[in-house]
Amino acid sequence: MISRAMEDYLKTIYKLGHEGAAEAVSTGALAEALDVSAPSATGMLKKLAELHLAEHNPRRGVTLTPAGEKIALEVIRHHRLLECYLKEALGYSWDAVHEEADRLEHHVSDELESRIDALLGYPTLDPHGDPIPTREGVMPARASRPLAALGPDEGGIVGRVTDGDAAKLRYLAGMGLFPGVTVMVLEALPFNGPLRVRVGADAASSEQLLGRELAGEIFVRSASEE
Amino acid sequence: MISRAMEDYLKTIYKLGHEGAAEAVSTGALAEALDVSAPSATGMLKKLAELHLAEHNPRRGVTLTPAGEKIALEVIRHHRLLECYLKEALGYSWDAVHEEADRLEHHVSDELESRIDALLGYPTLDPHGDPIPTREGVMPARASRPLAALGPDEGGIVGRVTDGDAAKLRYLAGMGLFPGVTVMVLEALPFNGPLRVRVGADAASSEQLLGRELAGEIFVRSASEE
DNA sequence: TACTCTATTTAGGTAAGGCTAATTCGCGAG
DNA sequence: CTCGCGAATTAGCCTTACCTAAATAGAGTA
Repeated sequence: MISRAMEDYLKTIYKLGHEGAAEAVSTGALAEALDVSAPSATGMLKKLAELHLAEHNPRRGVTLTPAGEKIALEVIRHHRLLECYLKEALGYSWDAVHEEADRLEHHVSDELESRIDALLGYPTLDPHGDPIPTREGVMPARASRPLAALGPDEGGIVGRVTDGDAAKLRYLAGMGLFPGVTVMVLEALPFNGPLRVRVGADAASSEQLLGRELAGEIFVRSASEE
Repeated sequence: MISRAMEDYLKTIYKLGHEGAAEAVSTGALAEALDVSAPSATGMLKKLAELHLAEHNPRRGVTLTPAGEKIALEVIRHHRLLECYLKEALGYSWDAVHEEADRLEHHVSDELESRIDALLGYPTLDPHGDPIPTREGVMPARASRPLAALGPDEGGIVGRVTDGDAAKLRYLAGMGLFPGVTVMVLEALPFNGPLRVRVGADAASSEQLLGRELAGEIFVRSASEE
């Protein structure tokens, strides 16, 4: 049986494995992300490996097997559908859906998933702009780059913002930065310096100053892709 | 901290304590209801007693303290609000809401509870006809008697049906027995024999035969109370 | 008054999932 | 080629919540 803890590990391995260029996920990064000690992570990795849900090369890192990835995507699908649902049907704000969904995602039956999915009209993006995996376990691809990687005069549409910290999300929302908004880099100071960006396209646009680190968590797709 | 298991014990102690005439709940009945062994129940009762959530008189039974009852009622409130919500907002049928709610009830935040409550218009009865405890932890009183206890020519409105077994609920629904329906006992055979009852008040009423045991799980309030 | 029956509790054990402390491995620097 | 350092693993424990088998107590019967 797949426990709640296992689901969390699988989900996190998937996420970490897809955000950097790195092949495998290190035990340390995983432990850090899950807020457990490194030995706890090692222990769970062994279990996941025994169940053929992950491949663990000691001191080298983990990768998910197809079976493990399937489960990870199911959990992520639940999470993102719940985020949509909480926002659309229950009036949650953009920045409050994450923690609620984190608790509920492990307890959603197939039946409930179907009903929510249908009621929302089969959405493909969650409120943060992240794609929702399909019921069959396929994660839709989305070409996007972190805002931090753009140069002057480059820009596009804010696709997704790495979620998890409500205060951070509120701060960004306060300066007009949320999914769907047009942004354009005006100036990017060197040595990982801050960015000056124009937020919004029309008369209501404003100029904002953004640290490089925070800008790395905002993903932008080119406007032509819209 | 209150674990999920503790919540389940408290909820079940509350329910068992309020369905018979008995004061305290026996370890055996509790273990049976929770589908655990008697020693497991004993162990948990000790823990609950240490936390001052229950009073455990060894070999005599348990009762909840006010603190324990408060938690039990919170869990029951979550359960019943969820049942309402699943039926009203997500189109679940009357007999399918119970198990879904059983899993979700432990993971509902105050925030979510409030929103669901408001969206439903602050309901006071769940789809089975059970009263929903208030946010303050008060269970609304409802004068009702088991159908099995009525004599010939007695009757009333079906208030609630002990939930838990979907097949049973469907069976009853099939003969027209669900909350809000008028019933009248035509004949009650002695020695715990079956009841002949008239289901429904108008031209569409029908006569049904009902075992005494099953009739004990159907609660009826007098029509005048409506 | 003593016996027996059954419910309950005690004793002792397992599996998950976490922790700290100690060990080991692999890699880069000298 | 060896050393040292940091990341990862092993060793050893804890807590929660369950289990089975054995002991016990309370209630009714002889």
